[in-house]
Amino acid sequence: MREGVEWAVHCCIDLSWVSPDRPVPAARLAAFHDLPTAYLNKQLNALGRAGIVSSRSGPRGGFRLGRKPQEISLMDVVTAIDGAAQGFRCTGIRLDGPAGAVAGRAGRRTGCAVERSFREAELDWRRRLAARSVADLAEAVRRADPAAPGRVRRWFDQHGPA
Amino acid sequence: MREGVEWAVHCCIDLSWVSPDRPVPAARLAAFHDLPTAYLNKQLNALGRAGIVSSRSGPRGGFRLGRKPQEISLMDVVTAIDGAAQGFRCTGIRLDGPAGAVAGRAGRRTGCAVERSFREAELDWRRRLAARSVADLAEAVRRADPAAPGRVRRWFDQHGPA
DNA sequence: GGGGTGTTACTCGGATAGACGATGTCCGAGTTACGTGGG
DNA sequence: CCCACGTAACTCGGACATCGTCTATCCGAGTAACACCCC
Repeated sequence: MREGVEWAVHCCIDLSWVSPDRPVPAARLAAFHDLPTAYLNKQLNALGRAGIVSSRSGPRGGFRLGRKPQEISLMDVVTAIDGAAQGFRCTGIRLDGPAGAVAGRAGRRTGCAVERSFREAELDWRRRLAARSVADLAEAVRRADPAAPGRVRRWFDQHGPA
Repeated sequence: MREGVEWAVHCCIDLSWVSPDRPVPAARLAAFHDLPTAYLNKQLNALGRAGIVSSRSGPRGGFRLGRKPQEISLMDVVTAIDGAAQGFRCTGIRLDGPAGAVAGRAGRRTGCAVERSFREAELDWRRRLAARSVADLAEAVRRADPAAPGRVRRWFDQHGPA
């Protein structure tokens, strides 16, 4: 799992708290979390390609959420950053070498049992991530500290472009 | 997910079908699946450290299962090969830079909501893998092709050490 | 005063280096079986 | 014939290169706002 996923999720939560008619530049988000600006920009790019955020160039430009926070799942973010590839890659060694010859015709026809089990597990993981939205996480943070959203929003307003 | 996991699981299934009083050298297992011998040996080493297989040096040496197939879960194998580290690493950016100052004392005390969600998802994944044993997979293969176990066993008997 | 235009500063976006971990390979330590010699 | 010993081959186990991917950085294309000038 790439580290950028954590960054992206936190940025989405932040963006859900600032006024939507005020795009936030990558540099501001990076400064807020003390991250390398250019690299965070790259991650936000990926979010943009997935439609999770929308970007705008030039002065007064930056990023804002591309759709409502409750419509952005953690799975969406992971897919945008890490790609859609599965964690478990079946390279088919089951049928390589003599093993292929030893496996019967019936065995060759059916899928790989190992791959199936790992797919199931990964599906569980995906389902759970798909069930959690950015809005859910933002709500959890707000519950722990009701004033947090306001403070975050104020920080971005004060430290925005001059 | 490292590729060696796939190799390790298939080797465990193979080993569950050969006679336990006949250790199988890494070279034989590698030849069966057309894999690089030395590298597979490395993976089997890791399985050995985890107690999943037991190894023996010298002539007539090799690997055999360290315990019954129904007592080896896929999670055990993954942990042995990939390590116990989590896929999602929380680096704590939530509290780095100005974000730490903006977060209230209450926010600092509670754990990271993002990390919690990813942990939950990963726990689902782990649970599913822990519920599948090598015996389950071997049984699935046998059901698709009842003669497969016998053929595999015969191959290793015939192509064993002279 | 209003409108058009050139300039300027700002931001994203993708192309370009560097670092870390996984992949793949090699050789030495240890162990077992076998052959040999002696009792 | 039985036993002890030396020898030799075989296998694991960990140390050593190589490769790919993630991490990090930089610079150019595009854009919107601003200032200025002309009407």
